[in-house]
Amino acid sequence: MNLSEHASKALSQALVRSGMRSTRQREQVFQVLLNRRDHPTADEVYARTRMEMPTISLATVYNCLETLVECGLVRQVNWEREPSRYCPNLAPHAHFHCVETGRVYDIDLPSDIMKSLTGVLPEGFDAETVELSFRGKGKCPPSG
Amino acid sequence: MNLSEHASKALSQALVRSGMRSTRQREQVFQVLLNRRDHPTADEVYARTRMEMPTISLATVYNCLETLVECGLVRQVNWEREPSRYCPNLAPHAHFHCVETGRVYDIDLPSDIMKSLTGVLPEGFDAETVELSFRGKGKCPPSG
DNA sequence: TTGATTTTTGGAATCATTCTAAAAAGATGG
DNA sequence: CCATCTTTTTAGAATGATTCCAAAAATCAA
Repeated sequence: MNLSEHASKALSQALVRSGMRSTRQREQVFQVLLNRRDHPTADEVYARTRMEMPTISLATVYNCLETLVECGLVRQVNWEREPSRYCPNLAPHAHFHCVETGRVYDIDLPSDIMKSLTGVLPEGFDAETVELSFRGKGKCPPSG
Repeated sequence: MNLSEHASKALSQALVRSGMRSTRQREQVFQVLLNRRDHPTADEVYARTRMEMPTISLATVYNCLETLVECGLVRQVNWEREPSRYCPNLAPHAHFHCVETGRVYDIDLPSDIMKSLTGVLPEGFDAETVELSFRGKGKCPPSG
């Protein structure tokens, strides 16, 4: 499965906008993230990317992920001291970490909630980003 | 400056409740956290603790911090991939990370906001903990 | 005090991530 | 297409916060 016309354009545009080049590796890594939106770690992305591109190196996967985050196409999700996870969902959303399965779910954040969140900041604090994450028992542990 | 009567009681009670022992090291580390509520890292706690107890080891500081977190007296605050920070403020609150100074501020969270937060979770998700953090330019960078 | 259990300790080990420096690939201007 | 300049990739080494280890010390209960 290849990057859709649309995703491919979005990628090269975002790269060029940030003064970076479009490469096979970056396309492939982006593709992997779009294929399965299950918040993989860098290691998992590495494994999946190698299926299509067996010679890619782990360092490159880290580089590509960093690049994608920098040019705004991907969000890096950190939780406790666990390895970073990567998520191509750019809509404002929170994350739910299931303590039983380790799975991470995207939780939609209505814009009125977003507003009330930044409202808690006292005078003089100017938030660029807001991170909201939950930890607990999620949906149905056994299945997908 | 010694642990106040009250704090000392709270500590040993919390420890006993969790089946753990009260030790000089644990008291001292707790004390350090209470003295300056500026969200120190383990290294910083180590440095401060050694001023009163020069022979304590870094491993012990990590152990003590973990113990304090486990028995519910201290909150471990993680942000991006930076070293963990420790905070003895148990009231529900968010954290603001200043990108300019690296300083971390506690932000009070009104209970109605807390409620609306857990309200965003779909059926079947049961949150044990909620983490909210902001990143941006905070108050007056030079002083305080 | 005695013995059982927990804690402390210094140093080694772990492990995600970053760095390094050389090779490869992509862009640019003729 | 060629020469050149810049960016990217790559393998492996280095980093750094944290955890693990096994022995010594401290605490607890009887």
